[in-house]
Amino acid sequence: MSEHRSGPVRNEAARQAILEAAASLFEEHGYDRLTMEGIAARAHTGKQTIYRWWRSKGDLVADCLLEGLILPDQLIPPSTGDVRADLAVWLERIFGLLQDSRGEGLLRSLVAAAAGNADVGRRLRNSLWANSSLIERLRAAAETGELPADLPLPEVSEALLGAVILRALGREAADPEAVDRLLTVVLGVR
Amino acid sequence: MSEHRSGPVRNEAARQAILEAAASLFEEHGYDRLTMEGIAARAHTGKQTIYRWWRSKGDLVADCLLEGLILPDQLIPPSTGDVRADLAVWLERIFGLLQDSRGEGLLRSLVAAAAGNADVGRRLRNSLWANSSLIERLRAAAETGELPADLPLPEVSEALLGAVILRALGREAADPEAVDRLLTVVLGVR
Amino acid sequence: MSEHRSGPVRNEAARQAILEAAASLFEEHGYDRLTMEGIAARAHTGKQTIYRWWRSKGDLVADCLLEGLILPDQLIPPSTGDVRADLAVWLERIFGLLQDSRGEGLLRSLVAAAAGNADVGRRLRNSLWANSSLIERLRAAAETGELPADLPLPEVSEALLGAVILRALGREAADPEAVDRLLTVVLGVR
Amino acid sequence: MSEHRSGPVRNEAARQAILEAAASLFEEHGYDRLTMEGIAARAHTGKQTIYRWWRSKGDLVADCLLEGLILPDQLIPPSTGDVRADLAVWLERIFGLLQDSRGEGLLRSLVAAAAGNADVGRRLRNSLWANSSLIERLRAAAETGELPADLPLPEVSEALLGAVILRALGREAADPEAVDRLLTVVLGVR
DNA sequence: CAATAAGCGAGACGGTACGTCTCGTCTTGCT
DNA sequence: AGCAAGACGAGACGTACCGTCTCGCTTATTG
Repeated sequence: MSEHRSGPVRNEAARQAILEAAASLFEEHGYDRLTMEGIAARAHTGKQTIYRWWRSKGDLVADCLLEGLILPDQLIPPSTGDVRADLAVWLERIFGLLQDSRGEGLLRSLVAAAAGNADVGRRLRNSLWANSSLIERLRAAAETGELPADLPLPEVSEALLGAVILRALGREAADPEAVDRLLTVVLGVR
Repeated sequence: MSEHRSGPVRNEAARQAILEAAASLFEEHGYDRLTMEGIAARAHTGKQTIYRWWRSKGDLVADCLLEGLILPDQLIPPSTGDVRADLAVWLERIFGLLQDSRGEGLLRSLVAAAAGNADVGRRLRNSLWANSSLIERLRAAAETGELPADLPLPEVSEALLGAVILRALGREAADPEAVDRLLTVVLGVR
Repeated sequence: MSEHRSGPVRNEAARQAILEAAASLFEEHGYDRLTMEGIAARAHTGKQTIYRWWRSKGDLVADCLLEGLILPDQLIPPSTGDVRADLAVWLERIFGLLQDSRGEGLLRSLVAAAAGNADVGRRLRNSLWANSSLIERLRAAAETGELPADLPLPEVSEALLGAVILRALGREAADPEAVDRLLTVVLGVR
Repeated sequence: MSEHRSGPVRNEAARQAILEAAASLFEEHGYDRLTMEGIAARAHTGKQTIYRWWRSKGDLVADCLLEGLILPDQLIPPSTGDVRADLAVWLERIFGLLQDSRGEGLLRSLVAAAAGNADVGRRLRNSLWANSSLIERLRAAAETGELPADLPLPEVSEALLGAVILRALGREAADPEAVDRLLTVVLGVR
């Protein structure tokens, strides 16, 4: 005597099509101009099928993040043995992304999505800075003694990424000197 | 033969009413649920009068910022002579603001506004971290020798505020220990 | 070698539950707001079980009629020996039904159902005026000589019921004088 | 000091376009398949412009009736001097209309619209039988003595039209003999 | 007495239309 | 000319049902 619920199960193809449609439209137009009707149309799906499984645009985008459909994997810092240099490269790469309007829009769309939806915020937090490759790189450096062992890595990560986001929101161009100064402040090494 | 147009000139009362209506609705409902229609109604104004002088909702909110109608001045750090303690108080005050849903929404609404509109972003940058009371406080500390004279204050400011915003976006509660660790990382004092 | 398929046969309980659910919802909300989903839910039935046996909402309502689940039997004219008086009573009773909103909706729902579905129309015709108790009453009167033997009863019936329906559609209140004039016109007696 | 309301007045072109779109779609597809979206599209109008002025599809169709955009004027009885013959021709013409599916649908759509909307019902009543050309024809006959002067014309009209509608709802074909019998019953002449 | 095939409840699916909301523009008449 | 009021075309929102389809039972007949 099971807990059995009769009836059809969720259609995985539809789920995938919706997530992919949402992700591609997100990258094309950004969060604000992302519409449920557009997603449904591109996914060849009824709108109701979206609303059946996600309560809002934000929820849907949050799932896209979880599935890795939105964020480029170029955000992994290099690992040459010199943290300071690796992080400088990483930061400049990110700032580079923000130069062209695609990347600029992507980051700001993510921020807007996170600002508008708690779930997106939390998931973004997990995938971007709480359990990120950045933290991994920092931990590796701490273990080799390159960084002080008692450096609180989450706060370092937050300070770095926070500064990046702030510059992006403020539409401030990033020069190598600024990157250098930021690293000096946060890593405490000259 | 003057350059002067005929007809009435801009109605200052209308301008003020619109800015105040926008600011109050912004604080009540946040950026997303702020509508041009609602602003016009509360300001007893025609919508066209808004569109005549501001190109978008974002522009309007940016002006509200400039006029100091939106951000509470509670964000000025105290000045007791102990930077570390002052900043700790300041950070905890901000995190406190983010606890209740009003302040939570306010910050995230500002972030969303900045993400969606370049002008808002730049103006927010100027009033919040580039020329802010935070920088003032840091400069004072640098002058008294409390902080190293060569500490790059803009980067310190960015790292601190950036971390705050990141925690807000990630819906992360802030505890005193985290504040302490953050200050340790950024100010480089234990 | 029988023609009999294997497998279970039609579930009579389900059939009954569906008809009853349809009839009760019809009386509660009228034809327009009658939904297949609502019927299925009230009958604890899958929608497919309805569609398996009826092609449309109209078909289903038509069957409800046939089973006598919808029309009250209060529509039988009295039989006191005085046709004119009996029909007057009958007409006023019907007009009375139409006064309160339940009966008003019922008749108009029937009309709407008939207008939208040929089968409903034909079945309604049979149960309401072609082989109705009204015709019975008229025939009895014709046999006793109260009415002319050559009076074409179907046309009399149509004229009377048609007038009733017209008044209902036109939202015209019915007064006893109007009933009297109608009977004068149709029965040809003063 | 007037009751003046500033702002633009109703756009007559839009009003006309909407009524014409509704009327044409009504004749093409009938009441049930008439959609607000279709009307808005054909009228090059926003849906809101329809809902601003009419509360429902029914209201809109009622106005189409008032404007004479829906009903063909073929419903005027001829006037040869012989009422009985004129009405026979008129009835047969109507029954003829009901033969082809366009007219069939039109009448039943009108009935459905009237059944579903009180306003449509009342307006249809006024334009179809309360102040109709049928009544005119009957009155003329009463004045020339062709019909008894005390014949209650509204009831005659109701009985005739009611019978027509009943046959239409019951999907009953009409033969000349039936028409004749109906006239005998209602006009009381042989 | 299995195999098999239909009935059944539940409910997901692709759709259509709904009625509402807001946008940014346009129009009107007052000041 | 500036303004308030507000109508307008546009189009996304989230909801309600439609009629079909798929699932995993259950159940009667038949080989």
